[in-house]
Amino acid sequence: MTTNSTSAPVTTIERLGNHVGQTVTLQGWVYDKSSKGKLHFIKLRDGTGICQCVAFKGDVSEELFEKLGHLGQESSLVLTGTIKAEPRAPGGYEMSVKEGRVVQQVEGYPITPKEHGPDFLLSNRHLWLRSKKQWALMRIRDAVITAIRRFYDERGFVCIDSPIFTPAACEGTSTLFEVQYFEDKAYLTQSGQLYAEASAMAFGKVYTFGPTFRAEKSKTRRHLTEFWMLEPEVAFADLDDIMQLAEDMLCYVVKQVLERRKPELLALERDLTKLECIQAPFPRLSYDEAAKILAQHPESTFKYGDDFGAPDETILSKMFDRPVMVHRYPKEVKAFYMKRDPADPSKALCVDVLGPEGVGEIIGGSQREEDLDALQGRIREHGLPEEAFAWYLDLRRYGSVPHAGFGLGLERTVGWIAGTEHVREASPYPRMMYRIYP
RNA sequence: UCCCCGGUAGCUCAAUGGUAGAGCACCCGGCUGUUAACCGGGUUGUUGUAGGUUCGAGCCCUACCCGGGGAGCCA
Repeated sequence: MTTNSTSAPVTTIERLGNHVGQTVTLQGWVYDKSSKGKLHFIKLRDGTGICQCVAFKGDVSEELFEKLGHLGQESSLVLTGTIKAEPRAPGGYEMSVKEGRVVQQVEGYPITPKEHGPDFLLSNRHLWLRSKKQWALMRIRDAVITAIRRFYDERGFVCIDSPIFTPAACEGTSTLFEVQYFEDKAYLTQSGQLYAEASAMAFGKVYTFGPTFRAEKSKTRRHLTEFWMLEPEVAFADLDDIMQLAEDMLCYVVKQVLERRKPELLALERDLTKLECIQAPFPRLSYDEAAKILAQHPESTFKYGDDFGAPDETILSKMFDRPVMVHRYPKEVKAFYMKRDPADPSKALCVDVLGPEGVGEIIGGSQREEDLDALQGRIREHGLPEEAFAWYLDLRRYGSVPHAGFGLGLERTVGWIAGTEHVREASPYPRMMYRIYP
């Protein structure tokens, strides 16, 4: 067993640029290895990046050289050596190994550098996360989350999270997951919005950001049964205000990701020009304007008055190089809490933001009905249990004000920015209709 | 819930109704600059499950199981 006799400082691969010419220690896992006679090339992965470590026979002990030659993928090890700039090495830096210690030698790691199918990879999600592209994706997801929180913090919003256990349906439409709550039934939340409205009346500008659940049997690349949703809610705001907010936020988030995660985007072979053009102003279409476009489109089966289907959204989003905001849908296809447009009471004051490149809806929002009588009537029309909404109606009894907000689907947004085909890859441990392992 | 596609070695896939195959992975040997290395040798099977048709089924038929894509619904 080789031990570190030197006291070389431990560092990480992302900081190697500060250590050129120095002897340092890296701790990580074998990402890939190839040997050529009297030298081993070990691509070491430490969570912050990948560094090629070269061990020449003669530079290290016989025992270590032999051990390094038998390392399987994902063997864990600690290596000490000198760092040099090396154009032949991926990443630009390379370690000349002097000493090392194998923490665990591994055989038979399931995910090889070759091709694998989605079923196999999803069953091995706990290991798949170590792969380069999944690693890049999760780092982009992290940057999106951080950017969102920064954005709202800078604008004076307060994060007030909504509960995950709820006593009843929020909107009365989606199928919910039912859980046993002591002696009673409860449901996993499908949206934190109603609570965000209450929070907004207490704090002015708020957002809630957490997991939401839909028990719908959706099997498409846009659907998860568990996904994270960001929901800002603003007192004294109208539809135009939150459309502006959504536009500002998306521009900010994309800019931050471009600044902080460019290597990760490139690792995913993302076309950066598609992100660089995400600039205000975004195109805005009324439902009526969008309906006219679809009526003239040969591939659309859209009928006026219907909600847009997924193919219709794709047609609309492909017309623009940035997100398109479609507003003022017919009230019949939208939720009970949305305020009517005073200029046309058949329409709701709402907006859907459709991501570009055919990714579909990433944001849905609205101005909320603040009038007590109107809202009560709406709850009855929809056949919702009034008792369950008593607290929600209180918000219209005690200092009701115009207010508005929206919900953003995190995984769809990450998938769009990262350019992935499926939302499931934008979630670290995706939950889908037929998949709850690992 | 509905429509379409698929299930063969650890992985990715091939195999007119007629002996179950390849590449990769893995193991052994060789090589001082590999980037999915290369060269030589070797190991790898309840063809998703259960029936049926047939002299003979991985292939045809029925049912079921598992997964993928899409519709609806939504973010």
